[in-house]
Amino acid sequence: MAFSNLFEAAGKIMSNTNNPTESSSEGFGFIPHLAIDAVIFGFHNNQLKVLLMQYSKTCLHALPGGFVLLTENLNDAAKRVATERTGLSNIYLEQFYVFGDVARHDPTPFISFMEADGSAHNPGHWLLQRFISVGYFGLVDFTLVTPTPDKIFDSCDWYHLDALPPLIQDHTAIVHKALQALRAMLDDKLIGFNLLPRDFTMSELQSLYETILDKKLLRPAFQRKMLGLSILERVAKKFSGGAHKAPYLYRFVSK
Amino acid sequence: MAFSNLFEAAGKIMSNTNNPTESSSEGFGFIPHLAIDAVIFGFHNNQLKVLLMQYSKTCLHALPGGFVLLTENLNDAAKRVATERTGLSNIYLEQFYVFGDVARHDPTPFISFMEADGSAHNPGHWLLQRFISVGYFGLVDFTLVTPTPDKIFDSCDWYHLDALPPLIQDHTAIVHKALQALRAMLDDKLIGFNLLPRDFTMSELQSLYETILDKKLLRPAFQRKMLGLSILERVAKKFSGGAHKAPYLYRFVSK
DNA sequence: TTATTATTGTATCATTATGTTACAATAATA
DNA sequence: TATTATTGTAACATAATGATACAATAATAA
Repeated sequence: MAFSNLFEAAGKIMSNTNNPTESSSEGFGFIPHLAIDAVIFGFHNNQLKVLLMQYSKTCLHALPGGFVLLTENLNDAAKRVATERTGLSNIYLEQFYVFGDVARHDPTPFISFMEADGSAHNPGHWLLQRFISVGYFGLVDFTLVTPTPDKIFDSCDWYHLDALPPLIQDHTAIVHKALQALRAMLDDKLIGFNLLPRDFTMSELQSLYETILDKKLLRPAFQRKMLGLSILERVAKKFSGGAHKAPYLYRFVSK
Repeated sequence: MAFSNLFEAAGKIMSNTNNPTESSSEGFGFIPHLAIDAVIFGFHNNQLKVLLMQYSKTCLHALPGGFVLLTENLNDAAKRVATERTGLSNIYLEQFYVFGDVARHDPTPFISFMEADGSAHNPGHWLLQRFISVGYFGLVDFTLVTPTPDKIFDSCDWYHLDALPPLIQDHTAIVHKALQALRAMLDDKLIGFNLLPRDFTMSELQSLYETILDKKLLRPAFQRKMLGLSILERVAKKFSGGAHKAPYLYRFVSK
């Protein structure tokens, strides 16, 4: 159960190379110095949430992440990470930035893990080296996700974007940059629908947009705009809401 | 003058590690498997141009590129590459995509270089391994650039975007993705000015926009829009143009 | 059964932005 | 001094967006 053992085990599963050593990620089948960090967004109770991992012994929080196998497409590695943490395939994923400053290198969290785990930490361990990380954001239907822990982090859960715990390294900055990227694309690429269930009301959609853009929108203008794009199919009415007219349910259909 | 020697020399200059070997890029001080490709755009004669390298012995063309030193910021490495190829510092640079498919791996050009260079090519040479490449585009004032060759490629020159020679690996696709990214940002980020000299006429600016967006724009609307942004300072008149009213020169000023 | 309530869908008008045409101003040339 | 081509901008038309208003209608309560 020592940390290095976990990694060795993981390495043996994933690697086809011989001679794995603690100080070489290639020995574990990974491209060295290269990581993936995934900012998985969900929408629940009119709030944006992100999936975060935690290693309970140290209480440290981090983004879901992983490494790229020597013979794996970069985007496939991101897909793999996102799928493993959510239980979903076909996740909408987008590269948004590569974090490559030397200053982001901070091995102390991993040293803490290894010490908390009782294993003497090898200062040459590949996990402690500098990493350049490709940032992806993912948009998922909150209701379909099964948050699933890691080989490193033993818990995985949703956190409200406005109340994130302190995160390791530069992960807080990564989350904010992901949100910026999502905002910038929202109108151009019409990707917001990936955060909603298949059927949704217009006010749910508007509430999503307002939350992402962090500003109030005018209801009639929003509805007119959305319907004018002819990307929405009116499905049925949603009854039993409250003491008022029942809203229609809409479904996203590509033009 | 053999290829591997060039690299060994380069490696010795740039690396602080001991024990350099041909099969390890870390031996040369670089992060292995990670490259940078730079799409440097210029604007000349109402045409978009890109800087391309050539290794004359093989006639192969490629994008300017480079590798990331073990203790260098990723963005600094891109800056270094762009600066070395243009002679300019303070180049507007933007990450636009990471090219990480396994299928892009194609060592044949580098094998050709090594063979053309007369050195027996070592099949384990680090240059022949798979690379994940971070794509940057750069916007420069064509008139200020001094195209400068590489340690690998012995020529560097401008090529009209619509008449690119065949490029190695997936570099043609990288150029087109860069252009897409530039287009998408043009209105939001007002970065077009980086492609013009300090002072320019309105019709030069419009011509630039038309070339990048690949569509005609209406002159009065374009002028009204640009002036309305209040990012342009009217500097002077440009005389001796032709048999017509002299246009004003404008200069970009941040708001 | 009927009034009340809150929310929805959309019409309407106001305002702003953009598309389009037109024309006077003016450097260089003939 | 007339001609030419291009510039700067006015003027109008059209489209997009901002803002207000109101009828329609599910659920609840009287």
